[in-house]
Amino acid sequence: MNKRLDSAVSTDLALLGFIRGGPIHGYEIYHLLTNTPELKMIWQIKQSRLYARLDRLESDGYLSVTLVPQEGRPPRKMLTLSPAGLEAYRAWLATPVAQPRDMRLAFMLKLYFARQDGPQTARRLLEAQQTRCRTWLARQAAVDPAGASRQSLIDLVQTFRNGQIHAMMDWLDQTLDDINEA
Amino acid sequence: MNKRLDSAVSTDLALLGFIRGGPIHGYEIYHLLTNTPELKMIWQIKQSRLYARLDRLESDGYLSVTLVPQEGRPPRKMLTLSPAGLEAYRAWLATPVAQPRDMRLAFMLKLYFARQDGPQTARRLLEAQQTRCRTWLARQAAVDPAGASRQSLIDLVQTFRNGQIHAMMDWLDQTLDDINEA
DNA sequence: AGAATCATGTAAGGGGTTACATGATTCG
DNA sequence: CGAATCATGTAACCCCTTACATGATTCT
Repeated sequence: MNKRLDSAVSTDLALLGFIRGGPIHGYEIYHLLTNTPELKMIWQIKQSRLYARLDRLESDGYLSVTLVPQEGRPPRKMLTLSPAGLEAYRAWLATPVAQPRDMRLAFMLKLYFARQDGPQTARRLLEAQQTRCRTWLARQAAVDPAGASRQSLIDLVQTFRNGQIHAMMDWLDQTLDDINEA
Repeated sequence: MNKRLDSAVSTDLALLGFIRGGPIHGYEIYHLLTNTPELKMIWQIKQSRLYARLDRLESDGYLSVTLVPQEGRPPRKMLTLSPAGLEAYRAWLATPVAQPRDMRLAFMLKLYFARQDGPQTARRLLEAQQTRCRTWLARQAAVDPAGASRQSLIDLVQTFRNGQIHAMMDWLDQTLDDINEA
């Protein structure tokens, strides 16, 4: 009867990506998020929320904390991935987003880390998302077997959604091509 | 220091559209939302949230309430638009959505009511949204003056967003054409 | 006889934002 | 000398979801 949402469904697990490379503290993650242009354009997270999410990831067992005292400052809480955290991060990175609306934020975060990992990881993510896009289209088609009676709002909405998904697929294709050519 | 969000920024004002045609009670609105296929596919609102939103619209002065007793049932709270409510509804319907992400839900709700009002209203809404789409593209271009250095994630994200907006504009064009032909 | 409908909600809890706190240090 | 940086958060508030309440009536 635990109503807490699984961390896996939100963008929380993206934070594990910052910790993956070794111990780091919350403020440094915040600094990265607000000073790296590509991250800033994708995700604007509030400082208070960042710390809350990191607390959650710790209580979920995804990371461990070591306090490092400092002179005249609060001690740094150095964060390290636990084995479960590393596994959760890898699974998150390999999993395409489930809904079209998650492409704007969650998928771009995945791509940010996948590109850091190398072209092979990025390629796998993009291909997995292509497959997911095809299931979205299939689901749409199942709702709209007749088609082209453009009088009803149902058809308009479906045509809109189809167009959005097709634009996503075109972009995925092109991004994959760019990776393969480089 | 009131932190309450203005009703105008969310989908709340769409509810005024159901009340616009004369007195109606909350349950009947809920019934419409869950039994009209095009509405159901656009907006799934929880019953408890619907009642809370209607309370809010009342306290904001957008509608007035008359209790109508019944035998063996809770009395119906018949809702009627106040002059301010009618004005807010008209302004909401005439205003395009401000963000691309609002096209999926908020814009489709506007279109639902605009179409009920007649082709002229629908046409005006679609054209206003076209204009707004052009400002989105202009904003994108301002961030990306050079372009086509497809190495950076910034460029990838911008290309993605551009593609989404262009797909929206194609759909707006086609939907307008369909209205003008009919 | 049991389930769904009618018509209103309430209670508990999750999660987010905004604003502020702290106290030394470094930048302009 | 004032402002920003460093590094942690807390408090208050808002919104949304999930689950449940009520009590008669109508459908299967």
